[in-house]
Amino acid sequence: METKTLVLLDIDYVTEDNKPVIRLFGTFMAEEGPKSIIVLDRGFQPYIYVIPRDLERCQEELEGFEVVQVQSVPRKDLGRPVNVLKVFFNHPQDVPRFRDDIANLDSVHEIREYDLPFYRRYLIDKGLFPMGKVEVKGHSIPASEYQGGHAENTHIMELDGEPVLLESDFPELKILSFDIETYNPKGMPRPEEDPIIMISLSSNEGLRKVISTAKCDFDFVETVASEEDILKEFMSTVKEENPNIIMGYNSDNFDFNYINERAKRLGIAVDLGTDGSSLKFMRRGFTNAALVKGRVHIDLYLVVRRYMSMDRYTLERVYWELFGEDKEDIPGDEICDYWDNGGLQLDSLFKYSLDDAEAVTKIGEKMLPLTMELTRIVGQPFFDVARMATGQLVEWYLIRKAYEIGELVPNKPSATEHSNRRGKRAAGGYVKDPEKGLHENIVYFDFRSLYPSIIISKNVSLDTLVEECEEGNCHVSPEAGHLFLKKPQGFVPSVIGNVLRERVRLKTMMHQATDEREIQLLNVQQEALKRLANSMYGVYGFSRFRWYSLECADAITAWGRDYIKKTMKKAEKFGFKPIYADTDGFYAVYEGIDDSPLEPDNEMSG
DNA sequence: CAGAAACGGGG
DNA sequence: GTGTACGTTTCTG
Repeated sequence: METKTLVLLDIDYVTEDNKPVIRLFGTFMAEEGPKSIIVLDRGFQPYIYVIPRDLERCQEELEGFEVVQVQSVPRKDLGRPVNVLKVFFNHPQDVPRFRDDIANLDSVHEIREYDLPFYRRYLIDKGLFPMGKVEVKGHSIPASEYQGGHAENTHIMELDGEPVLLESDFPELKILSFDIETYNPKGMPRPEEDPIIMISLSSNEGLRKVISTAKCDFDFVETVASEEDILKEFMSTVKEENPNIIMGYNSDNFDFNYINERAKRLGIAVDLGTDGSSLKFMRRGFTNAALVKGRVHIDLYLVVRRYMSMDRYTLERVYWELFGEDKEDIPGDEICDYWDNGGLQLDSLFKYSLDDAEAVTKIGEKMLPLTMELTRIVGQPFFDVARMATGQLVEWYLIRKAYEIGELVPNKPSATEHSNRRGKRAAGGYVKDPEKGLHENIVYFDFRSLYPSIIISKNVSLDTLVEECEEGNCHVSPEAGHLFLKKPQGFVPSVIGNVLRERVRLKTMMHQATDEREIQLLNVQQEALKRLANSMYGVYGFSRFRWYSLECADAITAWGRDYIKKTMKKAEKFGFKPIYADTDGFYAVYEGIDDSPLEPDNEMSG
């Protein structure tokens, strides 16, 4: 028996003997330095919830299915206590096999939580948070006995008992960025014809390296004999450096895909992970995400696009936006000329390639803390969080919170339900057409943070929405007059309330802190909570969401319109003439009033 | 004008 | 893989 404390980087499951095996990927401090670890847990079973019409008959009818176990458990459905059946299966893939037939049984009213990916269910049920510290007890397995010995530098252990989440600071992780260049004289690179001519690497621990078949005097250039050797040297460098995070720019769809295609042609495996497996691709809609097992592959392009608002997202533009410096750029269609011409041009191509990899490291160091913090709050893998829309973040946060209080998660809308929802949209925010002209002394009133406040103060939630209500017991929304019970506090209002309170707590700590690093850390944490709170009002309005409610969405925007109009009136009394308003804020010009002591501010927030 | 198709980033 | 993006711009009939 041994105990290890690891930073949980990622999680997946594999199948052994028809049984699922959860794998926790992490890094821990060994005597010789940081080391990768894989922890196996064979003790977790997939399950769904069945809401019966007739509990006893339902239990009987379920015996006709390959279910392992059925438990009757108390849960809540929109706050109302219900007894439901927790139905266990042998394998996660049994769930899609049997769920429709189970849902169609006469004795079954509804099934729930039948589409939560197995590894996500595990994280929620075990109370584990990726990018957090986890203590595990178990026994180690010789690396030579795992995956045919291909995971030789990784510590493998099998879990005995439960993993325990420990309080922890932000983990310090090793980050490696890479970038490839190709020889493509005829338009965009095609992997069936155009070879990889260099791969650049950069790390947050100072690695600077370009692997190429061309010779060069720069000390950062390593010359190898063939394209195959470029790929092999790339793989061995990654394994040697053993980064926890591997980053690229548009690497989900370009770099990794290209490396994979070229390697296939050359007949070699792309082995970059910690478990001896080759590069995998996950379908995410119409596009792919590249997976390196045991490390977290982050495509920085996706992260940047989520958190920065720009009209274009080229690496050069993003770099300029963040650091205010130009980055040398070689146009894509000229790279082959620089390569062919050699000499000084080849030198600058090497520099440009390394520059790109280093820019990715620099941008990543700036952008990743926020995503990492969101990971630690939402509790889903860093890999997933870095690719999630904010709406999904909120949804997975709510799913975890629902589990914590024993509330059943609403189902995802079916295709027909979804198109129905899309048909009728809640009225949007208030819009006042802008007044023509060039205005000075402009004041902006920001209302975005008001939406979460409306949800809390008016208790806007699916579980508090009622058809009728005694005088004084309900909040009544403007216009449509939707009714929300004042008590008890609804699920979503309580979650948002906690987020906002936690943010206030962090901000207070931030203002009291003196250590510069601690202040920065607290700032990232409170920013992450602000982001989460501000995207939470959307849960009711987005047609794909489990917590969608036209009534709630309509009530929030109605109260919002009410507030913005009242505030504009009030602002006018103080000499601010509104010139333009849209949904979550309005612009006003300070015109002044006689004998007013007020001076215009450049910004005021709601 | 509405609905379909393309586009983004990458070389 | 307990799965199938997304929001916006441009094209086409």
